[in-house]
Amino acid sequence: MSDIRIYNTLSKTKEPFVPLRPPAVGIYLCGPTVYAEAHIGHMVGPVIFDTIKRYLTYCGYHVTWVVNITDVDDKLIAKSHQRGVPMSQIAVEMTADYLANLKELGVNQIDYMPRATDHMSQIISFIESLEKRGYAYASQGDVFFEVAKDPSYGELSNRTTDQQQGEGGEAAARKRSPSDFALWKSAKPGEPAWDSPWGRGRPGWHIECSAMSHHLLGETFDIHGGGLDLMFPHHENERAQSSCCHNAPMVKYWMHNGLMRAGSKGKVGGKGDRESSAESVAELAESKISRSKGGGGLAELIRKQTGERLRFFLLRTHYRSTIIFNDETLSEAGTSLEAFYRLLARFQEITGQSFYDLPVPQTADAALQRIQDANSETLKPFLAERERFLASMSDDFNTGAAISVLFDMLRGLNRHIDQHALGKEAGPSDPGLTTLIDAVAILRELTGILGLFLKAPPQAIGSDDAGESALPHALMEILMDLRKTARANKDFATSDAIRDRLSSLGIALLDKKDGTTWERTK
RNA sequence: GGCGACGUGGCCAAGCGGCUAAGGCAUCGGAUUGCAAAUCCGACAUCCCGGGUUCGAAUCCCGGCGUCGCCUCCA
Repeated sequence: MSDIRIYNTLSKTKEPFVPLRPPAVGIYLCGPTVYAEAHIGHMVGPVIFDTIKRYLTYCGYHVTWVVNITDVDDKLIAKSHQRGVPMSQIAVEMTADYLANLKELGVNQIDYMPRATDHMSQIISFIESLEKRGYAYASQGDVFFEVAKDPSYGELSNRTTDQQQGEGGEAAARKRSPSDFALWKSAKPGEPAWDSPWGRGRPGWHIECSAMSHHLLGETFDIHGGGLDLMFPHHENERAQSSCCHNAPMVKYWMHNGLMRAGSKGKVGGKGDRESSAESVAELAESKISRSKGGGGLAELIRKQTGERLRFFLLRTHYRSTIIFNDETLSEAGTSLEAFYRLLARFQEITGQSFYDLPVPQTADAALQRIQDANSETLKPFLAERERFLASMSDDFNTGAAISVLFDMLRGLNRHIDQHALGKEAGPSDPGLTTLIDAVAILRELTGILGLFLKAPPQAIGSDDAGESALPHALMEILMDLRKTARANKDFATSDAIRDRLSSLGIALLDKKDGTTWERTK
């Protein structure tokens, strides 16, 4: 279980995962600057790292996962002036939005979410330390990091300083070199500011991550993650600040997730964007266009799709790949999820036990104990699938490959139920039943690693819809009774009419061996 | 212009030099069903193009074409 390999952006290769201080593992993920509502693209990192933490924990590691909240920044200040409300109020609102979205997507593994404004003293002393060591210089109230002093600058993003334009504008005049970047910015009138040795001001963009990761995870920690777009300048600058301040590497493994893209995949021959793609998803607020318009929409998307659907959608693709986001790929993810919900309902029908009440093994060791007690012969195919799943996860957290194994298990379980004709009347002595229960326990174990099916979805498939008032149920009983009589009399015209008319109301009737059930389809 | 990623069946997507190129969606057969739905069985790609390396390449190298990203707002 320990042969995990991770793709390290710094070395551009997959490396064996060997933590610095096992079993402890420290992970820092760059969180949002809370100046606007989150969009679906912001969830890629949190979902994959939530899954990574679950898997590392499963493998026996003790993970500390930090996601920062940057709540002081130029964009926040601009927004504050624009709306005429304090910056802190915007930050509080947008942080709440972010947290609510994380919760919906099942991201609940985060240990610390430090805010930049709560760590001013750490930030200031970090800058002081850099200044003392000769890596930073003050200039008219600002403090800059002197890039030329760091020989390894540019190694992460693979670029040389002379390629860079540097931040232009009025700050350029106070810098020794265009590629130097601000650690501290002096306050202009009307801007939020904190006292510092250099006068009142606020931190530059990158320093909060260096200061807070140091504060919570130490000088060198295991994994630093973020979107590919943060590699430069953000991560390059963080790395420079931290390694120069501590004279030690900041991070052992740099991980960068791919970005999300609207529309369809580009195709040879130039017919990349099919008519429907680009526009139909513009409203979904993951493109730059809609972002600049300030269109939120993740909360609404969650309402339409459910958080689990989105989580599954994100996990279908390997984290380093570009995720193609459009109506089609999204609904496709939903369609395939339904098959799992049906299987889980089937399981409950047969065993009388809810899948969601089954224990989720927190570690591989705990799971193995259970498996050793089970009948290994009939369980063999499922155990082989379990191995394939874990091998995929260990290979740079290949959730896409792992999910494909889940589909194989899905088919295997349905086949098993069909072949053994397992139904409500299956007795506890039925040999097929014990295998089913053991195999489903494995499914529980594996889906738990991905953070899927942890609790029953809001609208459970099946007729026992929680929260449904009594009257619709009673009415449905009447209709189904009438239809039952019609079918018994071979009056299929009537029975089909009932089904068709209900169908147009969004209610599906499903005839099964031991009776008819109904469910809402929209 | 500089740096980088990618191009696998109708769509999405694994694959990281060697079993019959995973899996999902869609489609088409079959089983089941009064008919459907669900479920199961089966069918469906030689991997953008052209060279090269190799006994052997979707996988490595070179050259095209195409798509996308970064180059101080970006997850």
